[in-house]
Amino acid sequence: MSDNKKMVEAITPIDEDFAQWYTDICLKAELVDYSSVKGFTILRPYGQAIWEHIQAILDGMLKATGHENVAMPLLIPESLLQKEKDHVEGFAPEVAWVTRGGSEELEEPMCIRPTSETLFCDHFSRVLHTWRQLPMLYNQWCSVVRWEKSTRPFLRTREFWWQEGHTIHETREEAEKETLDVLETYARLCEESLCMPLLKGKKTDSEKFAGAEATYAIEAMMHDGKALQAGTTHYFGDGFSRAYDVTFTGRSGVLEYPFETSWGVSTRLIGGIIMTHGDNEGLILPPAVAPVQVVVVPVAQHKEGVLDKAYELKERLARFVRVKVDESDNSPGWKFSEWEMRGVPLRLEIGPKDIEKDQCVLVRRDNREKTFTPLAELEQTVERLLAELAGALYQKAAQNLQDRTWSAATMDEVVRLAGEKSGYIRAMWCGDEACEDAMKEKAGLSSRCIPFAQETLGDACPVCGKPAACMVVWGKAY
RNA sequence: CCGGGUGUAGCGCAGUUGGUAGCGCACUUGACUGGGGGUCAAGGGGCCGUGAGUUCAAGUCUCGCCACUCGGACCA
Repeated sequence: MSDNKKMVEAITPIDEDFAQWYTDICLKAELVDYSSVKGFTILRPYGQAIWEHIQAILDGMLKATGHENVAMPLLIPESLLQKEKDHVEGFAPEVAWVTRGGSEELEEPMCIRPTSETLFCDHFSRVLHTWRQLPMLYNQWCSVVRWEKSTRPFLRTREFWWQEGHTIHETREEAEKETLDVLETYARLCEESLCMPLLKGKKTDSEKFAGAEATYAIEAMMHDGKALQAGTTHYFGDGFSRAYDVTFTGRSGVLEYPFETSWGVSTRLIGGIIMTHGDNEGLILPPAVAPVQVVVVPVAQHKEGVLDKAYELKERLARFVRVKVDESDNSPGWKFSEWEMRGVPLRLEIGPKDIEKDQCVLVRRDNREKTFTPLAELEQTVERLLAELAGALYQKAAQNLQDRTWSAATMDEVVRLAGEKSGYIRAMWCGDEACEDAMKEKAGLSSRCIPFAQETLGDACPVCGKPAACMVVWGKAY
């Protein structure tokens, strides 16, 4: 069992050290590499491929709902950044600056975009003239830089890849609807394609995006009970429009300010996939975003006919799934472990014995269940097993979310639960920021969101005893 | 930013009172193998994170810096 060779490659057990387990997967599944600058990671081909599948799915959804892609500049002049007061205050502490071009000092420092609201507003102010141009539904795929103090692959890096949508609308109602519609799009992406169950809701004022009137979020539950903010959408009202002087002539001939939204999801989703589905063997990828959905492992591949058969099956499967034959010189056992670590959802084993019986072996990554499949039924079986695996991933994660959600009516209960358990604690809240701070101080919890699905757990805020305004889900977050 | 830990071959590590670097895996070549991380043989690979200092002599001692990592603070 545990000779040295195996230990060298082994991943830290998930229950022994979750953080280390996470880092091991990022590196050993070859998703990322570190660069020589703190917090700047390299997406290796396998990690990038996962991201590209996420991109393709979401990009399709956004285009189907009328959004158009654009590309904005990387640099923001200091004066432009500073026009919206809350926004600058929020982002100033973590922006990186460019002060020199070649050998010359710049007249005005430029920051590397931490997000692009200011650039979009500046652009909108020049191109928008009439209500007939509205809405403008823009999106861009890019990377941004935020000078974070502590960094971890995918979860918090100084540069990260994302999409940021920026839209302007004629009316308040339309913009508010957009904010909620996109949140729903994000939820579909996570639930349907990433098999990741979610909590949907509104952020409290203190957790709101800098400059927003309202922020909505999808919160995912990781295997260790911590929350991961998987995506956010923001409603800006006309605050940014006024700050950046974005105007249009309305239907009645009067100059008006458009209502604005922005929203984003990032490569952080990959961190979410790892921590939602992974196990001691490594990564488990949801089929929709797996770069390889079925890996064919030939057994006794040097024997007559084995490789030919492997490629024949590959050709059949390639019509509807991403499939790869591993004909490297490693032993079958080595290949099994390797592709399991990389999270390939389905493995197909084909050897002389199978060929004789006109069958193959299909093995699911999540439960290692073997299915001996007549080759005549290959396509249907693969399709069925992939669908079953996706369903099982979602179910397992949903169970974890349910098992790790508790309700509390008093502060004593909150503190006790926060000390004993790791997960979400549902409790009523009066709406006071002071009580939110107290939650942080006494129980180490932050508000994750005010869920859309509200329940009444009592009529008083457990912190101050004043009448409750809503139910909040509290937790520890990544 | 604060505190703990770590930087020696691609990875995991050893390196004594300071004396000029080693092991396992991986890699290359060949053979035998093959249904859960195979066997044998022969090879290649080092700015000891980085910069100063002490010393006849530094992987080893001192100081600074950088990076990784764990925890906290801060923060999308």
